[in-house]
Amino acid sequence: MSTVPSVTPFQSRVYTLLSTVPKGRITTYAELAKGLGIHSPRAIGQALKKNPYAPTVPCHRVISSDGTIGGFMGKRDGLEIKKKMNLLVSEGVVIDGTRIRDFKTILFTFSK
DNA sequence: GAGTCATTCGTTG
DNA sequence: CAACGAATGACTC
Repeated sequence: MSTVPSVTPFQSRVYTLLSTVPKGRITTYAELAKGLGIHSPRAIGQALKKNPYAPTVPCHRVISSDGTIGGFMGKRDGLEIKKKMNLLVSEGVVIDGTRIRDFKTILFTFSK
């Protein structure tokens, strides 16, 4: 926190929008991208991947449009996503295996 | 249900 | 200025 990570304008934007997601609720990359006005959900992932404010930025509240936690493309962090889903459950989100249960019900959109 | 393909965006040197 | 990489999305069989 005291440090000054290289936070780009876009990152700040994603973190700010993601910050608008209330606890116990989740959002998808597509929704975040849409809320930012872009057509590339990957851009969100890149910004979240850097996540200089990991605990401050609930990147774990961002899931795939399929309702899956998502995680990374590789397979070297299976434990990481597991930790995220555990945190989501702790927030009141119900997860069924590697998938969110009724994620559509708790899905938070940035619809204006 | 599963696998594959395509596009775009941002970052950094 | 250019190139690379990326936590996806969507489509089709």
